[in-house]
Amino acid sequence: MEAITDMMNGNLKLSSRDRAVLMKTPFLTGLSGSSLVRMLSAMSVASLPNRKSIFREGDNADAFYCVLSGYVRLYRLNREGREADIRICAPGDTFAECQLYGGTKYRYHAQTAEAVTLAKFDMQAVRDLAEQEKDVAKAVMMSLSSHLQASMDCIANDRLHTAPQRVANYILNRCPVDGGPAAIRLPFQKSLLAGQLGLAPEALSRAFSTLRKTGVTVRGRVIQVGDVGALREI
Amino acid sequence: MEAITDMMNGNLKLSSRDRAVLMKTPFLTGLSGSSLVRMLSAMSVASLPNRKSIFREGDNADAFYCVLSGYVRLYRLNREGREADIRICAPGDTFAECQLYGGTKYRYHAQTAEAVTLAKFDMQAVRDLAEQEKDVAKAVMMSLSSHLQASMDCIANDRLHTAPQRVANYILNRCPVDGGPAAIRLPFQKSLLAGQLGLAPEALSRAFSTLRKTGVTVRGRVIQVGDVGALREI
DNA sequence: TCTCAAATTTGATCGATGTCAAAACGCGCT
DNA sequence: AGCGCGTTTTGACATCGATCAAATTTGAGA
Repeated sequence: MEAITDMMNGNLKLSSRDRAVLMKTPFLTGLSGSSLVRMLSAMSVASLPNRKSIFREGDNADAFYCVLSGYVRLYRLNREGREADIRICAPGDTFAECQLYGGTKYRYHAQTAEAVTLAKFDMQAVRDLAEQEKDVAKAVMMSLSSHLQASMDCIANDRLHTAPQRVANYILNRCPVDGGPAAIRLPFQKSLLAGQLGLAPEALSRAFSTLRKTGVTVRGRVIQVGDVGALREI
Repeated sequence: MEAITDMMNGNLKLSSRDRAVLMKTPFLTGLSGSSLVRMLSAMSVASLPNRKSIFREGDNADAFYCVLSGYVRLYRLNREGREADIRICAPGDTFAECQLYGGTKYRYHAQTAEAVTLAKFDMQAVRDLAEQEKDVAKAVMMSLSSHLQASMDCIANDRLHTAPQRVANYILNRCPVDGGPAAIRLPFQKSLLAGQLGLAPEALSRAFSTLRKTGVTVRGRVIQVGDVGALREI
């Protein structure tokens, strides 16, 4: 374990907070010591400012990533240049691991949505490692499974629910589960939340004001819920 | 290999066409002989009529499936009982493998959308097998990757494109790739296609008639495209 | 070929959300 | 505490797609 800490310190730029996030990411928590060492040696760390491209659709997929701090937006463009978010990645999330076994080009754009610290994993190295080490293969399978389930949830959510319902779901998913009052703080800008929910920022704003009749109060990034139970009925 | 054929014949009800589909599914093509034998012994075959439930959201996820013939619909319900399709599974497709490493309950309903033949794989047996055999783990990773990519495509498609554009995409994805005229035959009912594209049947019908100005003619299940290149411009 | 139920199309209407513009607000900075 | 910019909200409007109902077509089976 000393070796691991040393190695990570060798990778400069890694704050203790970032290190904690890295070690808690589902991708690494299940690994044995030797797999972990080899994963870390296939990894480098980078810090990027806001609004910086990480990769573009069509680029060669030679790395996948774990967000250590900040948020990353995965999105695609239509012909007229309008953007649609596919996923918002939070600290601890990995993205683009689907390219390990899914084609050689990225299929979407990735861009920072804040100042971001990233762990970057060499795709070929991890691919080789997954062939050798069962725990690495298992980490890949678990990660892919949960992303697939989240994506299917997203499709169903988009197709079944209106804007206020999606917002209510979002709030409920990060509320203590009882039925009483609660408050949460958004982890990022509302425009980013709008994209995550597949809405224009104006539509998110209107959804919040619709939810006022259900006892939801919004001030800046703070959302107060009068009655969590009532919100479930929306 | 004789052993494999014998085993499959032992599983009654497996037509030679179904057997060919089964052996060509990405999940099985990459397997070594011994892994293949063990996969097949974790498998059984079932035939179901149209509109039959395969499993329901919330059921214990103790099997995943490969479609051998017919089509299967994965969908979820909202509170009022409206259905939204998440995925349409064609012959050769596997579904619910994301439950191998993703929770113990199914997250959506699965229903036949035609008379269907299914290969049913015992979840725990395959889970154990994936832990032991690298080629099985790899098959799982490849399958999950491609489903994840398809789901992300679906999200982007829903959020970026109008109904006629989605239909044009669908047609283009199964046209010979040159720029001239082409014809395809839909493999299933239009109402199923509508669900796959996230549309009401009426909206699909109107999308087809919008595409008439772009040289698309629809008669029953046959779709004629005057100019594949022109369709790309939609 | 004929029949009939099921699937699809068409028409009319409505509600939800995107778009553009302008006003209001929140937040970091000094 | 006040300033100023970027974000969010509000308003007006246009568009898309859902819904309901009715007409039409399709295709499987007699």
